[in-house]
Amino acid sequence: MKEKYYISTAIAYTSGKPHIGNTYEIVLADSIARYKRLKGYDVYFQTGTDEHGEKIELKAKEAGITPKEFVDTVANEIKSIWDIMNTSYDKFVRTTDEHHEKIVQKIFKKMFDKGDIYLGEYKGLYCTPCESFWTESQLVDGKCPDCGRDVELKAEEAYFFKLSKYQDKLIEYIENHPEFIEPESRKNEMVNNFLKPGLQDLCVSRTSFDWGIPVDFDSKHVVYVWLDALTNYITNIGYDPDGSSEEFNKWWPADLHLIGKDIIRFHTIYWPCFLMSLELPLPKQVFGHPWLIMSDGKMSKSRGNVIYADDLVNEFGVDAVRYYVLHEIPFASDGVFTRDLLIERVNGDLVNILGNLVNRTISMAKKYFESHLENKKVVEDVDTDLISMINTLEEKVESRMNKLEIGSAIDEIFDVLRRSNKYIDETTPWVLAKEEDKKDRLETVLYNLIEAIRVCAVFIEPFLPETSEKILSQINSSDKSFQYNENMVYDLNEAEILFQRIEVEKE
RNA sequence: CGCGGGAUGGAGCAGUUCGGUAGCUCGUCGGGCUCAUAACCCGAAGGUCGUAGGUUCAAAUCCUUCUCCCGCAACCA
Repeated sequence: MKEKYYISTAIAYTSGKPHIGNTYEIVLADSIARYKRLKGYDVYFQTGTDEHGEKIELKAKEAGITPKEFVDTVANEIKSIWDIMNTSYDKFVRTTDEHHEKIVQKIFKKMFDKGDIYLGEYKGLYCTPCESFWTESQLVDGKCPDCGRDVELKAEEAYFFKLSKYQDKLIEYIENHPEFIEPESRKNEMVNNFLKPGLQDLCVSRTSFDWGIPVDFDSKHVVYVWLDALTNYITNIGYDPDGSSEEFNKWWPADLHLIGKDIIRFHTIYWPCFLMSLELPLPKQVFGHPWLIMSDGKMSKSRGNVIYADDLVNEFGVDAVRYYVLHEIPFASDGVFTRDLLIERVNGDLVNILGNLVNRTISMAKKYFESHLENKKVVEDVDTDLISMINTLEEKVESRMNKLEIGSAIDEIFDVLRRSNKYIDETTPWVLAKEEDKKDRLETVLYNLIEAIRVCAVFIEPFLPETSEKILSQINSSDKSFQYNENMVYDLNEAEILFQRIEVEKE
């Protein structure tokens, strides 16, 4: 029986086309999902779109179309980018799906019946021209940050969720599960800024706009976006307040919610409290990943520094873009995107280290052995180090992946590739080729190299799926084992360029 | 005194848990090789590990001061 692994991304807000920074998350999740599958887990990988809310209602109005038309377009756009990035999600959910809406209404009712949701009054600072509530900290010089006009205290009828009821239980849970919130500094932020000072009850309905799931027993209210959005993690795997499916019991709790650092609060405070109210177990881990930013700061349309994934893929290829985001973004701090750095990584790593190694090795095999290789086992001391690096790769990658250190996991693979290039210099196949009695030694050397390449191709699959497939096809192998295999017989295919060097004009 | 993270050769980072000759990738310079995509391999230069003090035989690592950078500080998502 395979062990299950449920991983999710946050659902993307359908307010516009996602840029490369937004696209990082799905690629990161995909690499983890693929890795878990590679290691034999039964994986369920869910992503999708969050489609309700006031902002979308406004955007649709501006565009002169209905909110539904608006989100249909954007959701398609997002899905197509996820597909361009070659991501292997099992399900793409939408919060406008009928089933989701129905279950959210039931959840709201269940919480209400239980007394965890009550009708109250929302008091806030309101800017009438902008029709928006603001918090104290959002104000600029005590005025509306959008229009600069005065704000007034205003009250509105609203339903509230009793966050305070679950506060102590949540603190206890977080203390007993140190791995629940990653990175740890984020955990501290949540505990110190929100939990310790005491949680305020959360407003979970709105009456000021219509684009949302209606509260079925009080139709002037729509369900607050976060109660709607967060529950996607359970509504789409068969949760039902009246009795959940077998499927739900299999997958829940999720093993990992992968989210951006900006929405950690919603996932580590609101979401656990909602789950406690529903008497469901909490997800095992929430990882708030850093962002991919530009050298002049966060990517945004107003700054005019936005770069889109599809444009990059068209220019550099999908695996080059995947490699860049997975390798360059650190575990806990933001990664910077620059075109120069992308080119440097492609040329320096993918072309020089990986592509060239595969190419030169297959070329030699063809030249010296007409592409047929067997292990002649004429072993020399230099082989030991290479082979032991191949054989320890699995545990090194495993340890990095368990800590979600994706960039370092990739580095472990590239260390073996670098070692292989060095091995070629140490063994000098072109010298061996000149002496007839070294023929078997030469074949052993090339055999070892192909095995190194094979194992690296197996481990690189979660990160560079297309490249992995190309390499395995070039070496004509379907062996996916993680260790050096001494009994293979290779009939290699033609060497083809894996990554084209990107020529840069020098000034 | 709101809470938290960080400051390491030209660039980007690791090392700090449990003190013991400062490491990696890129860049620069020199050399080697020719199987390969001007690639690959070797070597060198370059750091008083933000500041000031303390503990110690010994501090990037422990303690204290200060400076600077960043994140968070709730109902927009």
